[in-house]
Amino acid sequence: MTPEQQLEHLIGDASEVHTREELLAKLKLGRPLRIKYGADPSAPDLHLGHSVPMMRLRRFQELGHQVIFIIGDFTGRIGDPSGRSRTRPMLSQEQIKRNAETFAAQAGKILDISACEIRYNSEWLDGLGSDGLIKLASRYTVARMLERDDFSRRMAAETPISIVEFLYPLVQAYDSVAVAADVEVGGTDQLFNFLVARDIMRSYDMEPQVAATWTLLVGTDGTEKMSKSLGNYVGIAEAPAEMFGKLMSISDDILPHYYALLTDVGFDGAERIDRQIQSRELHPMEAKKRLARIIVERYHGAEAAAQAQAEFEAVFSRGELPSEMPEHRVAACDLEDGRAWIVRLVTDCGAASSNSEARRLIRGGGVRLNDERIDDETANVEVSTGDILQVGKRYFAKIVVE
RNA sequence: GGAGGGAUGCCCGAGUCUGGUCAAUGGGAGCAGACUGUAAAUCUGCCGGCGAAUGCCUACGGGGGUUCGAAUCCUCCUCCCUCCA
Repeated sequence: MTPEQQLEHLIGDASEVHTREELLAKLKLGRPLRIKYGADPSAPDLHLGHSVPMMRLRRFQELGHQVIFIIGDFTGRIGDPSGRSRTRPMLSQEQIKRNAETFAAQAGKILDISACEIRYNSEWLDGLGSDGLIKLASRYTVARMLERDDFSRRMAAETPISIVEFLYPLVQAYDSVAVAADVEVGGTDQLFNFLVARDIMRSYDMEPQVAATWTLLVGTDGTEKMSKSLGNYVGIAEAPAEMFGKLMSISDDILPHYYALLTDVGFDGAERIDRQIQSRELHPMEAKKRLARIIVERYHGAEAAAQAQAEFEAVFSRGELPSEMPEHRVAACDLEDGRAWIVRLVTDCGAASSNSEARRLIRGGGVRLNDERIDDETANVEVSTGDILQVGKRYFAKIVVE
C-alpha cells in the first residue's frame, strides 16, 4: 500500500482528523508509529462502543504500527469528566488492576494484545509532584478550557464543575508527551482532550500527535450513546444468544449506523444496504440478522453465531421453547399439596427482584406456567418437575422439584 | 467576604405561602400486555418494600424541635447555584 492508500485505510471513515496532512507525512517516514488509546480504568466490561476505535487500532497494528494502551490509573483516582454530567467515582488501586486485566482479555478479542504496549499513567504522573502539575497547568488557560462544550453546557445548567476536571485534559495530554504519541484515537467525545494534547506537546517542543476520532456508537435504545451505565450496551463478553438478541432489538433507523461502524462494509456498504432496505429489496429484519451474525461471529466464531441465529428464529419467530433453559429448583418441603404461591415462584427464580415486582408482572399478564397465563397474584399453582415458567417474552425456566 | 435562590421518587419536575384528603400531580425512562419483524409508531396497564387483606414499614438533603399530625412550620448543619467583591 502506498502511504496515501494507508491513510485512507486507517482514517478514511474517521469523523475528524487533525490533521490528515500530518498523518500522511508521518506514514511516509516508514517507521512504526506510536498509536495511543486511553483505556477507561472504570469500565472493565467492554462493549461494542469500545470496539469501534479498537477495530481501527487493529488496522494500525496490521500495518506494523505500535499500539499503546494507557490505563488511566492515576486519572481514575481523579475522576473523568469527559462527556458526562457527573463526576466519576474514584477507584482503588486493586480495582484498577483487576479492571485492566479484564480489559486486556477482552481487547484481545479484537486485536493482538501481545503486540500492544500497556502502560499505567501513574508511572509518570505519580512522580510529577505538585510543582510539576502546576507547571503543567501553566501551559493552558481557563478560557481555552471553557471552550469545551460539556463545560459550557454544565455552566448553563448550573451543575457543578470541579477544578480537577480542568486538570484531567492536561494530565491526559501529558500522557501523550510521556509516551511520545504519534497518533491518538478515540470517540468524538475525546476530541477536545486530544486537541489539548496537541497544544501541550507543542509546548514541550514535540511534534503534536495526530488526533483521530470516530463517531460514537449509539446504544440499543437508538438515542443515547452506548454505555454501560445507561444499560443500552452489547457487551463483547456476552453470550452469543444475548448478543444476537440485543442486536435484533435495535431500531431499524440505526441499522446503517451499526453497519458502518461495526462491520467492514464501510460507509458505502452501509449506504448500499440502506438503499436496498428503502427499495424493499432487502427486509430490514434480514439485514439485522446479517449484522447480528457478523458481530456474534467476530466474538464467538461462526458456529456459535449460526446457532444463536437458529435459536433466535426458533424462540422468537416460531414461538418454540429455547433449547436450553436455566433450571429452577423447588424444594418439595416448601410445597403444600404440591402447590406453590406463584409470586414466590417468580421472585425465587430471579425473574423479579421483589415480590411487588412479581405481583405487577402477574397482574400485567406477563407470567405463564406451561404456556397458560396466570394473572391471579394469589394463585397457588401446582408444580412438578418439567414445568416451564415463562416471565415476559424472554425469560424461561424449567422447574425441578426435589 | 456580602446579598439572594435552591436541594422532592431512576431522571426532569409540581406540591411548601394556606400543616392532615401525599407513596406524593405531570412528563421522560423502564417493565408487562395487544399489534408486529423481540424494529419503529400506536393503544392498555404497571411503575418504593412487605403482606391474602383492612393494613404495615421506609421515603421528600442531614440532625433536632413544634404539633394529635410535617415534604409542608421553627432551628442548626451539609451541599449546590446566581450576583457583587
